[in-house]
Amino acid sequence: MDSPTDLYDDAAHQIRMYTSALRTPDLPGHGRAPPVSRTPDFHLMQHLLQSGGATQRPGGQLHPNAQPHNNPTPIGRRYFENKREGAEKEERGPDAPDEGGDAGGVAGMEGCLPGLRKRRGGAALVAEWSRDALRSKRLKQRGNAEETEEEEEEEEEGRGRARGKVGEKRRREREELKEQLEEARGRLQALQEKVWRAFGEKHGTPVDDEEEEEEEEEKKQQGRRCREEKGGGGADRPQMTGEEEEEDIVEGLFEEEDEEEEGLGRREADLPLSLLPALPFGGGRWRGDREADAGGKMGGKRGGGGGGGGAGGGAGLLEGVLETAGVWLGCGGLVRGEWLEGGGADGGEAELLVAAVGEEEAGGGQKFAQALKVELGSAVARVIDRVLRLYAEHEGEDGGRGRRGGGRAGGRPGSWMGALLQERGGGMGGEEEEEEEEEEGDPHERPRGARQQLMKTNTPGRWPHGDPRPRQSHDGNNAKHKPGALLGGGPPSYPPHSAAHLHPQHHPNAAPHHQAMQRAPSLLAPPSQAPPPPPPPQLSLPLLHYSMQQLFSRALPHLPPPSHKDYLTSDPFLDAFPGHHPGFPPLPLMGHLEPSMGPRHHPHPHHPHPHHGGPRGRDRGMRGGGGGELGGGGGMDCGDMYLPLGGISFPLRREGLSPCHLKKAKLMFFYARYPSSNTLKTYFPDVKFNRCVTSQLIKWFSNFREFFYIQMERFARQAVRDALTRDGTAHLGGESHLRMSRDTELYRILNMHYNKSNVYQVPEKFIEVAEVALREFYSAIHNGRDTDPCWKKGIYKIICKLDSPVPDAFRLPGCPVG
DNA sequence: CATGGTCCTG
DNA sequence: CAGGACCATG
Repeated sequence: MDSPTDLYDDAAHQIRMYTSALRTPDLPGHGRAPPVSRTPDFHLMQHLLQSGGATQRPGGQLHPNAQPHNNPTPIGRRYFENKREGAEKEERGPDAPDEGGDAGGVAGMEGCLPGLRKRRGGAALVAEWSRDALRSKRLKQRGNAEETEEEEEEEEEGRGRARGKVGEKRRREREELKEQLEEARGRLQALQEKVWRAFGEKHGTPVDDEEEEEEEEEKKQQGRRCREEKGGGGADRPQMTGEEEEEDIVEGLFEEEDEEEEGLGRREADLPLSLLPALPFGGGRWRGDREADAGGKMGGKRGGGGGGGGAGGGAGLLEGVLETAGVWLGCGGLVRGEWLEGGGADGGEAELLVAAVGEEEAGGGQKFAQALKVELGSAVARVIDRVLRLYAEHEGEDGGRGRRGGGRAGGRPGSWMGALLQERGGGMGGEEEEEEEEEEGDPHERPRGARQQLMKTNTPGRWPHGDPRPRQSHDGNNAKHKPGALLGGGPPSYPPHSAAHLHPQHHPNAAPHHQAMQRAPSLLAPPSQAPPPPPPPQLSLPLLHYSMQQLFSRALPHLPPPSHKDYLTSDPFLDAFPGHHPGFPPLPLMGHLEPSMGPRHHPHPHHPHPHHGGPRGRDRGMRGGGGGELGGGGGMDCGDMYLPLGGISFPLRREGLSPCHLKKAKLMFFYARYPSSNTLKTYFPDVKFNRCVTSQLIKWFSNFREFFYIQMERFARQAVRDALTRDGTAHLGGESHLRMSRDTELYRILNMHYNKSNVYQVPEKFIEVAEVALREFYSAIHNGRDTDPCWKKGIYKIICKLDSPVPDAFRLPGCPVG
């Protein structure tokens, strides 16, 4: 189904609810209301949100039953239910007009933002966001207020519109928002004062209005400096450094907890809600035909962008946004320096904000909104990054976390593995049973090309047309149909050890570098478990939630964790980061982390293609362009970049893939061998995709696969040889010796290739997949099927089905393992 | 035609 | 890995 619903996570839902609440109904000139999901701003939003990950599965993804299940607290549940409300609304389909109009939208918004008014004493992060919002608001008031309001009125009146009522409403809403923000600000002050009191005011004096005014002025000036000097600025701010402030935030968490016994749930539920009202999307100048005008402005301002305005709304807007990015990046030195330092994000983003505000006169509200997004997104990103660091730090400390690999790994593989193994030999051409672990109704989530290509051979090794040699014939160099040709008749010196290395039987402590799974899943074990329940849907700000929970669980270990029944059984992230807090079960995911949501995303129906139409949308020549920047950052990659979350803002996306992206892609390969390009895009939020970059990424995975299959074939051949020389009769049925435990040579090679630094815990599932591949190769070779020129197709098809979800941690910019 | 997959080569 | 040839598909 091609509903945009697929593309939304719940954050998108909420934001959209929010924006639609603030949005005036259709603009007069337009005669009729565009479908809510097709409004121009929708495309922008979509673009903004798409890469934030959290790509929403088709409507069915929101399983009403599954959700409360993950919400341990009443508030969490309320939050969730509110979100579901939005989701249901969304499910009416892409073209369902927003019948409720403003009324419905407002109701929805209020429903979605229960914490907005009631939140009391939110955690410091709330405060930070609130402050961000407040700062933003004030800037907006100062820099934008008259302009915006007047322009709006002008425009409205210019069209002889009787829309005063609507304008009134929006004003009222803005007023409300203002009040709420003021309230939040008050809380923030109180909170900060508490912190300062508690820690001897080590960081200076509380911020009060006047000081903040000054601060803003200063930032503004620094922003100008930044733009002028292209660097250096901002470091001299008398304020606390970002690092210190971050500490304060965490401390604030503690303190908060001491005074409030409300528990985690409250905050968990409140945080994202409090974030939402601060999001600038509802801002006012994004709507309808205004956007064309904005696009024109921005496009025009860009050199050579004269056609921008005419290029049409969406394109123009995006162009403007991107250009804004350019403006910000103009602060390159500072931005990079600050953000890369890891701690200076506050300064950096402030600068960004200021820089954008500086452009306000010329650029209009969009830039301002972008600045807000950067600021807010960066705040969130900092939190998340901190969480990731905590993981990294603790990874070395917590020696064994008894329960890794548990959970899902236990439940899932059985079904399809068993099916595959039974299928094997019988030509698994049988129809796509494949979606066992996929949700209903998304049959084409599979990487399109791979699937189709592989599916076209219904019986392995046979092409539909019956052409026995579809291509290799004229490939000339067709070493492939000769058995063993691939390996030159056999691994020269490779498998250093013989096939025995594939199954070193029992090694209690197999791999020293990680706590290997104790229970090696037997490939032959019958699927004793029913297919796992559909994974919880991916909902709003999943990473935010997750990070917050991680933070809380670490910061407040004395708190009793929510009841166990609310926990998911496993978490891919934890699989990867064994150092998770030992005393705690996996965190309640609030139904937001969809563990099985990974690589198969529904293709974006009308996904905003990276190369938005526009004068400079053309790709630079193949390669060179995308790859040209490889490493250009000079160590600026590797996860220390405080890029805002992809879904919240993208102005700082880089063009081209860095070595760190390569590393990340390799790690992703552990989960997904055949990710679709759309999927990939969601996992590289810090990358500005164009055709070139996309194909480069695709190419990477193709290379990964190639290496993978080569190794598999090589070891399988070795195993066949060994088996034949051993007793002359290789036992096909009992390939229990075809294992790839973590201490085998094969494992070592693969790990070396995809996980060179060995920082990442190779997911058990990958091992299982590798074993499947190994067995398939083995059996094919042993049975002489490898004489068929396309004998590998069938294996590819099998492997292609075994993709598992890439953990959400990979949706963050940067590499999960630094 | 664009996309994406494999295979081969460098 | 990247380039490129080639192929299949929508």
